[in-house]
Amino acid sequence: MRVLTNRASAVPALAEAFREHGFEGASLAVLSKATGLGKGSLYNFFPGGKEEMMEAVLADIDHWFCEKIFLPLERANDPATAISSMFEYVTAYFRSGRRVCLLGCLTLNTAGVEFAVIVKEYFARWISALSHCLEVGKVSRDFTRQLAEETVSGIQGAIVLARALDDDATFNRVLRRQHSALIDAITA
Amino acid sequence: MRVLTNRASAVPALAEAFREHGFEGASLAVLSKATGLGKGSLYNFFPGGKEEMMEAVLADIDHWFCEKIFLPLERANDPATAISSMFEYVTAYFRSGRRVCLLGCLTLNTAGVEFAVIVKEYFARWISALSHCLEVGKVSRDFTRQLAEETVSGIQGAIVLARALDDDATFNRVLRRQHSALIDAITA
DNA sequence: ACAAGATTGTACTGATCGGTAAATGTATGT
DNA sequence: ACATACATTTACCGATCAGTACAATCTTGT
Repeated sequence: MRVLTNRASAVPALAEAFREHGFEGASLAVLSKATGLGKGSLYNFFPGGKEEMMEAVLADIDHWFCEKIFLPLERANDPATAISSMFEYVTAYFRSGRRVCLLGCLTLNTAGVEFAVIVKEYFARWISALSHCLEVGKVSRDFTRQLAEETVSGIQGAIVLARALDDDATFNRVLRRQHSALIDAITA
Repeated sequence: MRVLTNRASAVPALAEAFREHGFEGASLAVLSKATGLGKGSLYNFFPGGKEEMMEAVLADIDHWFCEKIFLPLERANDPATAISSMFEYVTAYFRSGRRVCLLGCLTLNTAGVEFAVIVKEYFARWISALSHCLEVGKVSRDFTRQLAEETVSGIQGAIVLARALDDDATFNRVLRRQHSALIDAITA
C-alpha cells in the first residue's frame, strides 16, 4: 500500500521547471521532461493538472521557508544571529540570484492570479516575522515594519538585478549591505 | 505615401499587453485585441512577429528612460533635484507598483533570453547614470556604485512587493526611504 | 477618375497546448 | 496463485498557438 512514493519526489523537479519557464511557459512536455514522468503519471499524481502541481510546489516552498526562515525569526531570542542565519539561507536558496523567487514571479503577470492569496500570505508573513524579530532586538516600533519591508523588497530586487546583469556578485553585495543595515539597527 | 502611421501608435498598447501577460502569455489574439489591429495588420507592421513587436516596445521604453531618467542623471549639475525628479518619474511610471517593469520581468524566465543584452544594458546604464550623478553630488566613490545598485534593485523589489501585497502604499514607502537615503548621502 | 501601394480581414497551415481515456504493466497483501 | 490497487504508456480530443497567403479594401498622388 505504498502511496505517494513519487508525488513528493516529483515536486522539486516541478519547482525548478516552473522557476525556469514560469507557469504558462512550463508546458506539460517541459514538466514531463523535468520530472522524467509521462503525462499520464503526472495526471495520476496531480489530477488537477498544472494548477495542482504549482500548488504542491508552493506548499513545498512554504514549508521550507516556515522551517528555515519564518519560525526562527518569530521565535528568536537572539535576533542578530536569527537575522544572520536568514541571510545565509536566503543567499544559498536563491543561489546568489541565479535562482528565481517563484512567489515573486507569480506577482508579475496575469498567469499567477490564481495563487495571489498564497503569495500575499507568504510575503506578509516574511515581513511580519522579520519585523517581530527586529522588535525583539529593541528596534523602535516605528522602524521595524519599514526595515522589514525594505529588506524583503530588497531581496526580490537583488534577484532581478543579479539576473539582469548576469552577475551574482551584485546580489551578494546588495544582500550584505542589507544584512549590516539590520544588524546596525539592532545594536544601535 | 503616409507610412508607419500606426506602427508607432500600436507600440504602447503592445507594451501594456506584454506587461500584463508576459512575452509568452501575450498571444497574438491578446495583442490583436489590445491594439485593435487584426493579425494581418500586426504582421504588416511587424513582419518579424512577436519578437519584433517586443523589440519595438523595448526601444520605445528605452527612449523614454533615456530622455526622462538617464540623460538628466548623466548631465545633472544639481544632483539633488535630478534624483528627486527621477523618483517622481519612476513612481508615476510604475504607477506605484501596479505597473510592472517589463525589462525586469524578462530577466525572470527563459522566455526573455533573446532580449538579455538589451535588458543588461538598460540596467547597467541606469546604475552608471545614477552612480555618476551621486559622484557629482560629492558622494565618496566607494559608495556611489553601491548606492546606485541598491536603489535600482530596490525599485524592482518594490514593484514585486507592492503587487504581492496588492498595496501601492508599500511601494511609495520603500521609494520614499530610498529617495531620502540618496539625498542624505549627497548632503552629508 | 484611375493606378499604385498601403492596409486590412479571412482563411488556412502544421505544431503544440492542456487534458482525457483506456489499455497495459507492476507491485502487494492474502 | 490470484485479486486488487496503483502506475505508466499510448493514443487521442478540441482548442489555441505563431505565422502565412491572398484577396479585398482603403489612401493617396496624379
